[in-house]
Amino acid sequence: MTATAPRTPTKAQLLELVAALGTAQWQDFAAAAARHGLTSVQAKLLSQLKGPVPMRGLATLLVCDASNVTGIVDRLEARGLVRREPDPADRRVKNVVATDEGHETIRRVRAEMQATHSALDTLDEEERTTLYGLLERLRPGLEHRG
Amino acid sequence: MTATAPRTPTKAQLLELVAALGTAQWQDFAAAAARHGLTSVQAKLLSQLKGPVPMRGLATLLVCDASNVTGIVDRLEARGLVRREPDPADRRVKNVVATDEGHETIRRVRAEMQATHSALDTLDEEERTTLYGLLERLRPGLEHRG
DNA sequence: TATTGTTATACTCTATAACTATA
DNA sequence: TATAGTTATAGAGTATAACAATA
Repeated sequence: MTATAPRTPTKAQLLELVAALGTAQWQDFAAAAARHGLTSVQAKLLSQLKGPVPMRGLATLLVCDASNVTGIVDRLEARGLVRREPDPADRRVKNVVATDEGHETIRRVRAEMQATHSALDTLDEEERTTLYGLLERLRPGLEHRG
Repeated sequence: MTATAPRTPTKAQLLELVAALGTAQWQDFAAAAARHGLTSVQAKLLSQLKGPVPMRGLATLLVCDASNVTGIVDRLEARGLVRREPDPADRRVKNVVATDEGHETIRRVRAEMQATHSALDTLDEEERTTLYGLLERLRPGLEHRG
């Protein structure tokens, strides 16, 4: 048995590796956010704002109680990174939108995830394509709310 | 161009996918921990205790200030999941070890990461081997402290 | 009645700074 | 003097419960 024939990992081994990389990736994101004075949750909220999203929708996306979103958006709004807008169709709803500065800030956070970037840079184009395909297969199962 | 020829993803696409799965995996871990009355950080600390680890070492592993570890270990110890032991060689050091109940609890948390398990179950043996190999390549870069 | 967003409360995590006991 | 662990403090995230405005 030479080094060129990788053995099948056990489920436990694969789970541990996935967990370790998930954690490392999350810490990399948190560190990049911190350099911009953002907590990881604030940055995560900002990264969800490709368009207007109701407060309640943000709670669902962040997997937390709706009452928490008030404070998180308050702090982002005080810094001028997001805005609350009334919903034209339902006066109970407030839609949150990122300001230009908000979009620019989260763009920089993503660009500064050094550990994640340098890790992906170790793969060649074919490996990246393979990895992307496999991760896309995992996505539906992993994001399903059980 | 048919469906059988995957195109090369951009770096941004791959980064977004990795970030989304990292987050989903972390939320799955947090949800499993919560079912056992543990916060995600408490569970993460517990998962590091394969052997005795000094308080200071836990701070490094959790990427947080040493002062935080006191409270986290306090709460785990109050529940009987970990113990503090004096270090034979250095009387300043306290080593933290998981109790039998602590080991059993973190084992169950891992087993109950339903979203992660069901995601990995969608891959066949060959795909899992390929994924494992690629993720092992990513590990050094991702866990490097920049 | 049900839903949206908010407030009040209590607990946990977090970094900073200062302390103690060892080395 | 340097290091390990702790304490005190303040800011932020978290769930629960209750509330006003709107549907």
